[in-house]
Amino acid sequence: MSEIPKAYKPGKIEKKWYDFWLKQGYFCPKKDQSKKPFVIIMPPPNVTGELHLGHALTATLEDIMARWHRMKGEPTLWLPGTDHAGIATQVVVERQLAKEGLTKEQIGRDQFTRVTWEWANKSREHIRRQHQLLGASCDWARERFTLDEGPTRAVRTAFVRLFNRDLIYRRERIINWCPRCQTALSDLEVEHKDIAGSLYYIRYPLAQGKGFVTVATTRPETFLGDTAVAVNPTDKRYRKLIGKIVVLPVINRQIPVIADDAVDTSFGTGALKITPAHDATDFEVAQRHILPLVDVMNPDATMNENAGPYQGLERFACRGKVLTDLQDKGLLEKTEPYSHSVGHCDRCQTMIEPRVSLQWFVRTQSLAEPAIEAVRDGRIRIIPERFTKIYFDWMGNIKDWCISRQLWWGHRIPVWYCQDCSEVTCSVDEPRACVHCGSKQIIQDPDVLDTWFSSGLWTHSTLGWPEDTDDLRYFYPGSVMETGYDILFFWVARMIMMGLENMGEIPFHSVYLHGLIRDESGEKMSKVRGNVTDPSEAIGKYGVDALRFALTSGTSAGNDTNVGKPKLESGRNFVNKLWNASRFILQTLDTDGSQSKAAEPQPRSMEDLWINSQLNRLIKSVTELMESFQFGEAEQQIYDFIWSKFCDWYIEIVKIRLRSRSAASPVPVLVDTLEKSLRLLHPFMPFVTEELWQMVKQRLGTGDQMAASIMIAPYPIADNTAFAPEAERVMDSVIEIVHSIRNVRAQYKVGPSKYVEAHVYTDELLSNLSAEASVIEALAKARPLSVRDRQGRPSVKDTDLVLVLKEAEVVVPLAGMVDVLAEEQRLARESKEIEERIARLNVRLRDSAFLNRAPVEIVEKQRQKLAMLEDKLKRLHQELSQLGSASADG
RNA sequence: GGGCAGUUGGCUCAGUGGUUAGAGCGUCGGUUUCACAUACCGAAGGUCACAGGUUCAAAUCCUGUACUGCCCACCA
Repeated sequence: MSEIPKAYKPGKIEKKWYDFWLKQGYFCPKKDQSKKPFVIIMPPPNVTGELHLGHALTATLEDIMARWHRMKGEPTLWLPGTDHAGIATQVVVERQLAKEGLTKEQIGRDQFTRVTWEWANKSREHIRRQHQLLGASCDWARERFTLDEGPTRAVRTAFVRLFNRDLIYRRERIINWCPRCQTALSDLEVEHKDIAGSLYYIRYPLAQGKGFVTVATTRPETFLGDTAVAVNPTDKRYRKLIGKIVVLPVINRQIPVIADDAVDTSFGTGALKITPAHDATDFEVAQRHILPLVDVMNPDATMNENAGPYQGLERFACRGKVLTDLQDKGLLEKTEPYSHSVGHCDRCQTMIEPRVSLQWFVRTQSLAEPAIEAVRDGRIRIIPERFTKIYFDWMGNIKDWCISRQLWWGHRIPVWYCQDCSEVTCSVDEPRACVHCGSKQIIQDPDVLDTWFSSGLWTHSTLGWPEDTDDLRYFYPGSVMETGYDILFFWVARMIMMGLENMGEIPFHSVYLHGLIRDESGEKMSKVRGNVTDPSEAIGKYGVDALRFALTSGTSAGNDTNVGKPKLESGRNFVNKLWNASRFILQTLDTDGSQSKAAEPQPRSMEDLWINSQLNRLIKSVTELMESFQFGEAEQQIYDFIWSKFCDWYIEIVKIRLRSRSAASPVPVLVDTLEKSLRLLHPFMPFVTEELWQMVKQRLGTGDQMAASIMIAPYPIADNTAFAPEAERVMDSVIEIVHSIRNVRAQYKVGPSKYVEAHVYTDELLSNLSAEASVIEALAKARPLSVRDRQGRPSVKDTDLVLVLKEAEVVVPLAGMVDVLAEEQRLARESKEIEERIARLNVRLRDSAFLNRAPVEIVEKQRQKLAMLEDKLKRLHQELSQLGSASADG
């Protein structure tokens, strides 16, 4: 009907159906105690702003799983949410303030928090809208934010429980300090980059007598905090110096030379300066030798009062000054270029300053052990499997986790310090007094928790924990945790630890890790490169279904995906192809009223049996692929079926039947195949499939027999009885014949409107191919066309082109056009190839090892192939000899 | 320093032991044919990085080499 537009226009359709689904409440699961629910807790995006393609991939993969399971009849919960993202959000808001010329200190903590809440609320709304744009079928009624009351209570409860079990402690340690953010960071939040620096050789004069010890360092400015020089006890060069005193230049502090195994004799001079307050190794050495700590820097990485004359200088300015001064005194022995790895803040890229500081830590080892066990014994499966080893490696060497942050945005640490007795009160609810002495002079710790602390509880805090809620009982543990491999340690590992700790049970059964999204040429997307694709823009241009296709088709777990214009266009084209195939079928339905209401499709003809067989093979394969998390491959196979089988062949063949009134109507099979294809595809492309499903439903007028929406219709199940090997064999032959005739047409430049004469000769398939004569005639534009047995074949003329196929010969008379010599060569080439293959098969089939060890069906297959090839070769040889005699006659 | 992954047509990638290795894009030639030019028809193009090994059978498993990318690591 002309009212269906030629091209699919996504915009309005997408909005219409999303609103419809929402209104119908399909996203909200109905608890059914007799059924096992399918549960995905969405990785909460940071409330820092827009969603990018990585988020779109997350949402798409999770939506594919959710929709598929929902269609399978499982109560499906996909719980959405957002993360306050402590440091990330604070950095963004600080930048925002800076544009107005303000700093957070100027407006104060309360005002800053208010501004950040406003930002977060706006951002949350934006994120929700974007997810909805993507078609995400999540239960918005259960949406959570990490700073919501429930999750906050979970954070405090978890903290207090760990504290009471002595799994959280406060201690002075070397931590990663970001001088820009002015907070401690965990090891994971530090990005190591190779820096082309220098190795400076500095002389420390001996306190008594002449001479000096030369130390090598990349950070000369830290010499101000040195409290010893260490050498390896086995190092003969320095044996006499152990116990001696050296003098730090400029500030003239006297420090000892000590012996410690940590020193590598082969590095630098073999003498190591010990700066306990600014280096992790040095800190350990200092602890062993009870050396004093001298912190020479302020939190902003300027030099402090301990730096003497350098006080007030920025750390790198100080380095320059130190080097000049040492040079002047002749104490800078040499400088070598030296490349080494330096930590940077992963949020603001500022160089990290290792610094001694009093912080809160989680004692991780006892939490890690059960988490390792859960994966080892298979209770939790990681996909792809290779990440299991990475997980074990990290968990096996886990370090204590620094959880306190000197930020303003986040969960306040639930600890109060007593001004009177100096004891600590740790409590879920705000305490009125010190639990130790009853003093009311208590002050809450000013710090907040690492944002990943609350994320770690996400699998159960979102379901109501620490309360014992219905949701928690029914939906915990979750089914799949789907996220990027880049946050395996940050998040997945911690969820497993915290889930086991708080719930006594694993938080999810499977972990599906997806890869990174890159641009079309494999480059990482970044604002600096200017190759960022904005999801909303892509949606506006190509439609959601096309974007989802671009993100997921033909990809697999753990592998990075390139997304760019070509992939998006390919997705859009496919949607359009499906649209037009449906458009054709709907038009057919209108004109073919007589058969349209037949509910049960009854495959009658060969092509009906064929497409039905192929469809059910597809369903079987897709089911297996989905069950093993191979979504990209499943999608690809659906694509191939719809385009290359259903559209290219079945629909084209069926058009012939539609033209002749006498033939049985193809409409029931047409509709059935379309309808099942739509259901198969729905998890991947929800919008176009719903629109088309509804259109079909409306035209059929059988609304009561179909579900109200495709998203709650059952996912197709393969019918093994539909497999039709005989029909497949015949159709393979038909396709081969049509291909070969088209090939000849193109080769001999037969115009598109011209028909060529063609004769098919076959014995075994005679009756079946005769029945398909009209199909061959129409699709190959062959007329007159005949299908006969081989006996009836007239002797070949040199004007005939003979094509020897698998189970037939096709003769195309092309008077005056055939180059006999070239034909002879072509046939000779072809028979030579076949001879080679036969030879190879013969070798194999005479090999007793193969016959004895290979499975019988494989051997049988080879025999059949050999027989087929020998038959074909025989026919080829016949043609060749006939051609030879024909040309000799001619 | 340790580990992981990748190397398949011009490009981007599928292909998890079964024998003629696939797709999309691009290229070349043809077609505006009544679902679709976001399309159709036809074609060209690959000793599956290299070298060994296991196996009746290897793009696929193992070992080594090379290159590329990523992750981890207290390389003063």
